[in-house]
Amino acid sequence: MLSSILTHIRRFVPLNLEEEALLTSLLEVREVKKKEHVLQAGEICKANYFVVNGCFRLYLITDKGAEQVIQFGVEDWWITDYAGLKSGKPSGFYVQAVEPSTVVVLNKEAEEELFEKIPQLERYFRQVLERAYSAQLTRIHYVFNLTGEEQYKMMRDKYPEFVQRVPQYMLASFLGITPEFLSMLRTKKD
Amino acid sequence: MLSSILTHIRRFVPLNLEEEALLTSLLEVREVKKKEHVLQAGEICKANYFVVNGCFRLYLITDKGAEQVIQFGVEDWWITDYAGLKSGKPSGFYVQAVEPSTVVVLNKEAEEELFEKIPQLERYFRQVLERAYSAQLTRIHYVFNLTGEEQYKMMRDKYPEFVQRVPQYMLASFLGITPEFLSMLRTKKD
DNA sequence: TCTCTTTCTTAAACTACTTTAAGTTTTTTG
DNA sequence: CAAAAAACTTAAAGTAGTTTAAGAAAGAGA
Repeated sequence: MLSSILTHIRRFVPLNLEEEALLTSLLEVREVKKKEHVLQAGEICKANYFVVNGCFRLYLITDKGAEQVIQFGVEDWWITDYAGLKSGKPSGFYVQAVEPSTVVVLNKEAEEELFEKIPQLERYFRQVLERAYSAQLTRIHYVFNLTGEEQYKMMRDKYPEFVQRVPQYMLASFLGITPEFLSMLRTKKD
Repeated sequence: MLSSILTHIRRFVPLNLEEEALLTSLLEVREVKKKEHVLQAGEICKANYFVVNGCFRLYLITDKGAEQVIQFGVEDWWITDYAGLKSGKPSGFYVQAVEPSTVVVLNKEAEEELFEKIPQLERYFRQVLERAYSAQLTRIHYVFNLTGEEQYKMMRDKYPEFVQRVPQYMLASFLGITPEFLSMLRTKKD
């Protein structure tokens, strides 16, 4: 189960046998049921989660009481509340399995120990975060310059399996539109 | 001029004298005139820029020919096209000084050498990027759940100097609204 | 200090999307 | 497999914003 994360790390930085052994000893594999949370708002975020298989969503409850999906995480993605993990303050986010999933749990203390003993891991996460940050800037661009319809079509054309994979109301929330409007877009032919 | 960047790095990781000397030798200070670009769309992005003083914007030209401001960078912020810097492909972004500014230029080759010789710098950038990524997720939340008016008011209350600092049409673009609508919001009393 | 360019304002007509409310279908669970 | 819960659909009325177009004010270079 840990092979998928080791493969992912090796795509960015080399690991020797000793390092792999240390990683293996400090990482924890966890099965998460559909709708189960690995983080709830109000809790202290204690880990970063690498999705081995399945799908997660990071969301929050708005002032008006609605769920807002901020990010999805599928295979080979890290998902957590980075700000909360750093600050140690109660999180404002929920991280929930959208499907039955398997994750690798990287606890905060394990992370610190690993960063000390395997400096290359800092490099790995730096690169992962560069990608994640860039992707968010691109997303901001789409949010501002594409209509809901254009964004949905792009999503559907680029990630056809994903659009089928998550409930429509979560996809609508992620795209910043109402489920009613997304429903209308779906039935409408191009 | 380099003291501001050294101070910033020290807020995250310790640096010894040798490391500071190496940094000083590989970093370059550059004065940038108002409206001057340090990166233009179509060019290969070759550096990351640390704003010592002044203000920059990262923007792109949309399909419809309009400027879309994606990000601002003020004192103590890094600004660049991270995806382009990594890929080596022509960038889709412009990075331009909004005011006469001073930046520290961290060239790609210098960066590689520094990461090799000062592994702590990977740690520094990892933390900087964690913050930047978190900030973008929070921004997505605001974009979806606050009206243009609410976003403008929040910006004005939280960063009153900044709202005065940049041209209104750039702020409007950053907030995802038209300059006409922002103008209307501004004149309107609460 | 004058002229040119850039930035900001005003307002009316328009549109992409929301809200509300009700009904239908699909999925989950005991 | 039945009942309940969750997810999706439809449609009408409403609204937060855009678009267009024109003019006014502010800033910058010569």
